[in-house]
Amino acid sequence: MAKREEKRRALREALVDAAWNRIASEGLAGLNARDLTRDAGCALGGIYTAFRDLDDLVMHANARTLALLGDTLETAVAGRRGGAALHALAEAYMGFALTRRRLWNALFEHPPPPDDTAPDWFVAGHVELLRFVVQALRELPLDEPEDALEARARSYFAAVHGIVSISIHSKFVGLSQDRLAAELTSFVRVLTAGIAAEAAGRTADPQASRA
Amino acid sequence: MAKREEKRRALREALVDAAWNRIASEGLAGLNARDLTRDAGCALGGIYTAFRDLDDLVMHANARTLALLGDTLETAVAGRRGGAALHALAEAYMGFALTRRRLWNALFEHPPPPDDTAPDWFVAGHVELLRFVVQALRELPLDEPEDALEARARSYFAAVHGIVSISIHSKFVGLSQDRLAAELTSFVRVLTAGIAAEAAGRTADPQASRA
DNA sequence: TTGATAATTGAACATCGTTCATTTTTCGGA
DNA sequence: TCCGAAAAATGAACGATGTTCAATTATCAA
Repeated sequence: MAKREEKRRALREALVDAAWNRIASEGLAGLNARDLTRDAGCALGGIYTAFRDLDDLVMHANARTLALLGDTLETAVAGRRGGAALHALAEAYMGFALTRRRLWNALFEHPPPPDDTAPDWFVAGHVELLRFVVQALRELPLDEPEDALEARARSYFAAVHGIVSISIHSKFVGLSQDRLAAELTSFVRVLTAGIAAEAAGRTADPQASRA
Repeated sequence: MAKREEKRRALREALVDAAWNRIASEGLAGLNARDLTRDAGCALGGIYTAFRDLDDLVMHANARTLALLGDTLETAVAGRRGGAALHALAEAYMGFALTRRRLWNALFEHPPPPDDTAPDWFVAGHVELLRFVVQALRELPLDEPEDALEARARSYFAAVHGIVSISIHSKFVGLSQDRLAAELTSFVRVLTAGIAAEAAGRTADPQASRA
């Protein structure tokens, strides 16, 4: 019986659970080491035997949120293709941000590590999300190589994120939920129309630059 | 001679100067009350006679950044109209984010006040920026009332911000500067093409819904 | 069972933003 | 010009924070 590893994993899980729940209920700001360890049922120093530091622990909690977001997007996009898939993804992303607001916020509020690079396993979670967008773009008339398609997917994902993000943070000028949904619909519609128009332009005038 | 007000204004200005400079050189994370007051040449408690608290002071420093960003965008957009203006705005926004990265970051890293509402004078600064986008959109074939145009402007601004933001924070998957610029160009081009295509659709089929 | 090794603990530490009693400065009226 | 009041400036002290570390406890291989 490998009691060592088992306890270690149990402690890590308890801490991530506690952190995730506290972020969900109080937000990232209402998270401190003492309440956390009390929730998890370990000593204050326990954090540092299980994780590098508190930021590392928060990253793992965020990874759980990222996975949940992935499931949400996967469900939303199921059976849809192309533009319909993009619409479904945008709406689902908005829905997730609104219903799981504090968890979603923590994904971006949390300060990046000093060297500004995230662990590979965290980046991978984000790439996973982009795959849905890449697949949808593949079903549109986009004459681009694979890597350019991934860059496009990143951009469109980031664009939708930006729209949702600035709207939800009324820190700047926010929109109501209905208006936000309408804006997202309009946005995706314009985007797909633009893609179709450029594709039509290419077939009509094959010599035109594709810069 | 109103020495009181004069000293008060001087102190406030010295503190905002110090905060702004520290944010510019060290980032928002490298900002603490003690270094700040030493830079500004006042006592630790001085912050709280001049401002409500440190967050309030940071907001004022951010307002200065916002004004600088406004000037940058205004210069970039000067003499350009419609799609060209949008391209210029996106490029200028990217340039600002890259060259004034820490100041620009502070605009969004800084946690919003608990009630999630920013002071009016701060919101006004953001609305100011949107005016450039609204004006550019007015010069495109967008059959929308004024308030819808403003919502569109917010969305497109937010979209560009999202693209730039996620790209710069390599926390997720970042792009090189050249690729980012190319992505922005492509994005604005698709957007304007989409707007034009929808306008063409309207004139060809005036009964179509505009939902 | 035992010695070595790893994990756990929580008091102590350094640092942070903020407060407040004290001191200094400012100002209108005598 | 002087004086009492009121405002502002000061910096030691406070409470809360994340992190460390010497002491304690638990685990494992022989």
